[in-house]
Amino acid sequence: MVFRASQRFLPTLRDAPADADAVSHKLLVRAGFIRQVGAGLWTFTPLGWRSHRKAEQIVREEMDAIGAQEWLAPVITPAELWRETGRAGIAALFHVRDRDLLLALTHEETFTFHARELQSYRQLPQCWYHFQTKGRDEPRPSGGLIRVREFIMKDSYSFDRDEEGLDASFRAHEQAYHRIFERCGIETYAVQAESGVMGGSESVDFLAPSGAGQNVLVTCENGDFAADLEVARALPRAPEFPERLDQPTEIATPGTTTIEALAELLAIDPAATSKAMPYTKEDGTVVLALVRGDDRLEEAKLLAALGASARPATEDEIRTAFGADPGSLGPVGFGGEVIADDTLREGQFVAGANRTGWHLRGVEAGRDFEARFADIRVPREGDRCVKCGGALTFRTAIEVGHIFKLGTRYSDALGAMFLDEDGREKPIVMGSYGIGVARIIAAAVEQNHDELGIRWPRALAPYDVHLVALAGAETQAEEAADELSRAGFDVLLDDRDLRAGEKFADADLIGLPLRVTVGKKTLEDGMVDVRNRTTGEDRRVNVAEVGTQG
RNA sequence: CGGGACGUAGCUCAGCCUGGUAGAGCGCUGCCUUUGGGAGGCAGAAGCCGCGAGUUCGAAUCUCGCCGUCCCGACCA
Repeated sequence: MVFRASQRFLPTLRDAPADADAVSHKLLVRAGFIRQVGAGLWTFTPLGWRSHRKAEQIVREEMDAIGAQEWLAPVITPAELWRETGRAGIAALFHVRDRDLLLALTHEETFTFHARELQSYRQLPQCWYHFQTKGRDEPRPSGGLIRVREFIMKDSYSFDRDEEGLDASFRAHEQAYHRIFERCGIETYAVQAESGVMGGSESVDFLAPSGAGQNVLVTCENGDFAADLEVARALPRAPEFPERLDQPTEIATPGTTTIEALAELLAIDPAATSKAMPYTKEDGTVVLALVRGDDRLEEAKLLAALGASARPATEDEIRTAFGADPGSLGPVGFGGEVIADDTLREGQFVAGANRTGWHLRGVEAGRDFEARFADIRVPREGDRCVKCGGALTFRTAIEVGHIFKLGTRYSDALGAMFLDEDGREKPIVMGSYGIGVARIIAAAVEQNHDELGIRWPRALAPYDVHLVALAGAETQAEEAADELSRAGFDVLLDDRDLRAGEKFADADLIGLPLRVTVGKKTLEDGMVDVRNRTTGEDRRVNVAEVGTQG
């Protein structure tokens, strides 16, 4: 079809909104794809909605291809369902004020509710999905479309007889997701996701590296490792240890409470020190997390290692448990459990003496204290790959998809049972799989733009061709637009009464893959000028050949 | 929820310190000129200065409260 710019709403802006930070935020607003209504609340303009629908359709096709069936479930949900699964207390839930209803932030409850109609193993497996608005009261929306309070998600739910079936459903989704993101033209990495305190079940995140985002993606230069920073393992450099001591030796370090100050005072490598971080578990017991002095503790890893919820201990709790102030704490003589990072297995480190103003030199795990070892540090720049020793790269990334093995958590809670072949009633084994459609749009822009504007991947561009009609060539431009339309292209015909420069600038900003210019220069030979937005390549061709460009 | 910043025309901002009743650029409307990279001229329209109290003869400006938005942190099913 041909779409006339003169009759469309194309609100391009010269300036980016002052509060925009992320590139995708700036460009999507400037190019007229989205407008903000409130914090984390966005309207898609006709232009933006076309791109959104393109992404949606790709997701739909790939879901259908693995046998998933499209539904539509309501946004408003009885709160009762959420009480049954124990999720009614989630802080991000929006509640309806005068009714016992809430806005779904995902649809496990609803689809499990429907799965109660599945009664026999003969009806399994099933895979259901829908595109539906999710409401999440994010504490801090940010980055345009990256972190919002309302968004359309494709969420699907698989229902299987057993773990093997779930695994097959999970792998099918994993493959479908790779195809989806590839078709959308965005680079993504499937990484092991944080399993959290709930633990156990497998969970994979799809991260799209970009200039903005909530996640940090760690990848190896040799391509054999990719992980979310929160769960990534990495090898730090080896410390330069001082001379070995036969036993820990106390040394006065008055007023020295930071690792930097300690390392300077003792003239040693900060990596040859240890840092003690006391945590209090829910039952009130204090445990000691121990990492190397130059490292940071990854709380999520610590909690996973503890298998329990915990919080940093208060100063009072610390004094009671250690008899010393924070800054002089260490594992030697501590009566509780010590969880030490793997980097502390070998070597002698300086540690707090549990006596305010004193440290111990030559502290050695196993000899001077007992500890449970685990990976509880945050990897950082300069670390090496655990698989091959290659250099690691750290990039911020957008989480565009997330797939979970749920098991029977929801089917148990809501009573979604089936009768198996052996005549026994069993809970349905479930998985859930989400894609944030608008995040695909944001990631595509983050990964495909230049200083002039967006460079849409072909599959997500709102139109195929931006046809710039210059003064004096209006008729020829119309003819060219019609011909391209007959050839199957969606053509944005810029027939506005503007100067050439403004039209070109808008074309660059909106970023359709091909720009066709018809003007006086092209009148004589009946050809048109074609520029590929991605490569910048210019060509003069017959209209019929436009489709072969780029 | 803690820390910080900002709310003045459609957009980007100045004015606020030192109170005297509102400005610029871009955009918008009309006319002229121009016409392959946001050109120029002339004439215009457009603001509950976030909201509410207070101080004052007088508040965009000072004080207090509230609301909104953004950034850092906490949180992230």
